[in-house]
Amino acid sequence: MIDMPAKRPPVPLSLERIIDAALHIADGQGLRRLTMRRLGDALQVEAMAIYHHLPRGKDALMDALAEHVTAVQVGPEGLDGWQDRARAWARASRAALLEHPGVLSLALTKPPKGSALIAIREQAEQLQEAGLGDASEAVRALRAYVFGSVAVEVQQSGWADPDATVQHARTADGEREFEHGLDALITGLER
Amino acid sequence: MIDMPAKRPPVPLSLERIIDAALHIADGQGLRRLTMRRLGDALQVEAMAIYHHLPRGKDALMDALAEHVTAVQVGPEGLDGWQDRARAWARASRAALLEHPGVLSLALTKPPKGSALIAIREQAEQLQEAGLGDASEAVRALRAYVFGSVAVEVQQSGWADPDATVQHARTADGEREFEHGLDALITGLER
DNA sequence: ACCTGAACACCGTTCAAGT
DNA sequence: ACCTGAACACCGTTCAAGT
Repeated sequence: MIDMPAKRPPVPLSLERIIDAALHIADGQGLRRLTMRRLGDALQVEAMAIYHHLPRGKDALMDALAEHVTAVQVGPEGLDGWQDRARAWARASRAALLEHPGVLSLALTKPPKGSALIAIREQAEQLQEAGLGDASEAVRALRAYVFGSVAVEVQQSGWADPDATVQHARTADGEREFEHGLDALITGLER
Repeated sequence: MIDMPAKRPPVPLSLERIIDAALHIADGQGLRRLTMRRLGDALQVEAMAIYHHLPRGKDALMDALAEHVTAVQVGPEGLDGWQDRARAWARASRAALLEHPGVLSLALTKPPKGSALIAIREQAEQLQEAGLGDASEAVRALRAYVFGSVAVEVQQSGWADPDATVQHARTADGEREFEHGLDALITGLER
């Protein structure tokens, strides 16, 4: 008998590993190519094993992905005034969405649940404590602003565009314009 | 032999009928249940017949749906000043998206093509002719605003909410807040 | 030109079975 | 508790064939 290198006991499956692999597939190949079977392959496991960790199957997976890029928290440490807190939260939200464009359609569309819903409520409380009048209105406006900005920014990167340097210039513009619009929104919120 | 009512020659398939039926399914049952076979059933035709009108298959169908809710034109008649035109265009865009929430994820996510892309360019030209400085910047900001507003508005209607009257109040709020934010955005655009 | 029928590869999910 | 294998109903798409 030939001495084979000992087959390592595979890393056990976990919700976190499943979500990471799913995000990798969605970002790299698109959401339509994210299938339970492909996801199983990526995790070196039969597709059916996933159901043990996500009993509601693919629907639960989609929910979890939306939650993952959408449940954003920013600690109130070192942030004085609701303006700074709002700004920090908006930036963190934008970054989280841009990091995983493959699931953006889920993030923009699925009603917030679980930790995402909790994060929204917490953010409203923080802004209220920091002295903002209608905090839940403000959170809605901020979420809308982040969603809209990221949507057109990601759309634009999918535009037909042969010139790669123009492409890069646009990305830098994205941040500049985001900050500019954010300033305007926040000044508008003080009334 | 029994006299049967004469079988009417079926209405011939057309791109328009296909898109209408597809929107109906997506809005009523969700995008995930929009399949070629179900679409064929709704049109009283075998699924394969659809490929004659949409040679690129389901991808082409998705593109067409996004285009349909996204290619918005407003004639410049009776609209003086770029502010009024921008306002009219934003309202029309919001209405088109709210009418078909089932394909919102496509509309927010697919890069504009065909008539949708043309409508964007035309809108930029109109605003420029009406005296706006950086018109393409403005169109981007307006699109982002409409996308974000509609996204949170539609998300909210999917929220867990036992009280139906609260639900209805929210919808009315949606329009009020949209107009309010739109005013702020447009004043911000004049610089 | 327009549609059908059969076929193929792939998909989500269930269930009994293995360890 | 965690994973596999076989099975089922359904899916997108092709292709040859019908009219």
